[in-house]
Amino acid sequence: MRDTASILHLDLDAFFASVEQRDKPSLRGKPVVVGGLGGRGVVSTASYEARPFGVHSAMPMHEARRLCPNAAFLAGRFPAYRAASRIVMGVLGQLSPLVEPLSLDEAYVDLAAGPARDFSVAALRDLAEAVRAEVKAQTGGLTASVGLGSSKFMAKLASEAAKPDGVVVIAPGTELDRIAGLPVRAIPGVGPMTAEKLQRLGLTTVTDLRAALPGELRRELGPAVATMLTRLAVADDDRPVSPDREVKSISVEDTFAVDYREVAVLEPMVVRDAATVGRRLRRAGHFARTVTLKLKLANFASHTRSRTLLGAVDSDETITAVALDLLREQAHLVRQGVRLLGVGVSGFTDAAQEALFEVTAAKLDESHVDWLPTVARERHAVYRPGDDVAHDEFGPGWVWGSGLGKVTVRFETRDTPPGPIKTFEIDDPKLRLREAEEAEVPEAAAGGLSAASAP
DNA sequence: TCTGGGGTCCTAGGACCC
DNA sequence: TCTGGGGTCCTAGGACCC
Repeated sequence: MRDTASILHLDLDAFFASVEQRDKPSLRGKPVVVGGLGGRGVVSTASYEARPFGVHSAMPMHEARRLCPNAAFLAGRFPAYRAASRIVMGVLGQLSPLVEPLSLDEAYVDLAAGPARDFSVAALRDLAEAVRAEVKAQTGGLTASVGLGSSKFMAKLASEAAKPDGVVVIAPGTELDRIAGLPVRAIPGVGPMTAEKLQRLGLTTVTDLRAALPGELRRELGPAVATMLTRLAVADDDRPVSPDREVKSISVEDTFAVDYREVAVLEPMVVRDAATVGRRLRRAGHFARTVTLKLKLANFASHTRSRTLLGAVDSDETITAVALDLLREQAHLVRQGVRLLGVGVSGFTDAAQEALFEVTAAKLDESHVDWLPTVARERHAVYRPGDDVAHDEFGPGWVWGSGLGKVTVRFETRDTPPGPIKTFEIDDPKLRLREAEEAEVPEAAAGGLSAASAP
């Protein structure tokens, strides 16, 4: 904790849904739900119009459809979200070199590491408003909530209080009063399980925590959580804003529409996922020593099996061979029914030591490779609701829905009024998917914010 | 037609080493 | 002849976050 509110937390409001509304004029002011559209999907983001119906993140999609049947249900366009995120992070980078992104839509900034400026509450509020205006201008209308405080905890609490589309500064000196009556759940790191344990100890508010017996907390929650809670309960938080945190693991996982009970059916999935992980690993410029296979069973129990190699690797062949080995060792689990399969790597180094890879690992059986085209075809090919498309005659638009060999498109973009809907054969040669990047906003103009925020 | 996907961090036990 | 003790690495599971 410091004596100025110089840590900033920015959170884009209903981010994925807001990008969709920006790019799809007919959805502005209407309930929009972005998430997995398969039978087992969950909600990623619900627009503010959908929330009064009870729709919220992490809710099963079928429940969201029941609660709000008239919402637009979209699969999501990550390239567009990444492009918008880059612009926002660029705006924050003009404030200070210390920017720590937490996800595509959230970041901390340590203003004290930036240029000298006025850290009075009033000046910080003005600065936050300038940041929000700049984000809105550069992203084509996305709104952000900004919180400022004397620590990460306070800044985050402030931005939550600022939602949506606002600014809150927690003045230095008011921290203890600010959090006293809050439920323990308001403390970062206290989730459902920890809250439940605390409840059993009779601790429901931050004030209760301050009076808790240290020994009891430690015994029930472990030393790390107990220490963190004890400190955060009195707003004692010196966690630094750290940019460039290194990635420690890379993984891919898939939940299937139905449960699979045979190793042979899962093998091609492992081959595909291992290749995806390998590609991402090489793009990151890393080599990994540990390969992990994850299975989630029909009963929802999840199991991981990992193997650490003598050397660090980055080839699809090696990752695949190890992951297949791990899968085959778990045939007894697979027979119980697998709903999710994942492949991951960790234990990164920057230098290869492929020569040290154990020769005893299973060789990649050529027969699996034959499966690959089939699996891959399943994945693309379809027009998913929300996807960007272009038609040779009607121009750019987005997929409104598809099925029964037809695809329905609404022809509009972020710069047009709401547009007309037309239906085509799914194999209409004049219709094609449009890379989201094509449609995205131009490079951020430099300097706008520094002008707005000059001391 | 229950319950995603991508991560981080912590814990606990066993192997191994000095 | 009761079996210290600390440190690191690996594995598996779980809580939590967005």
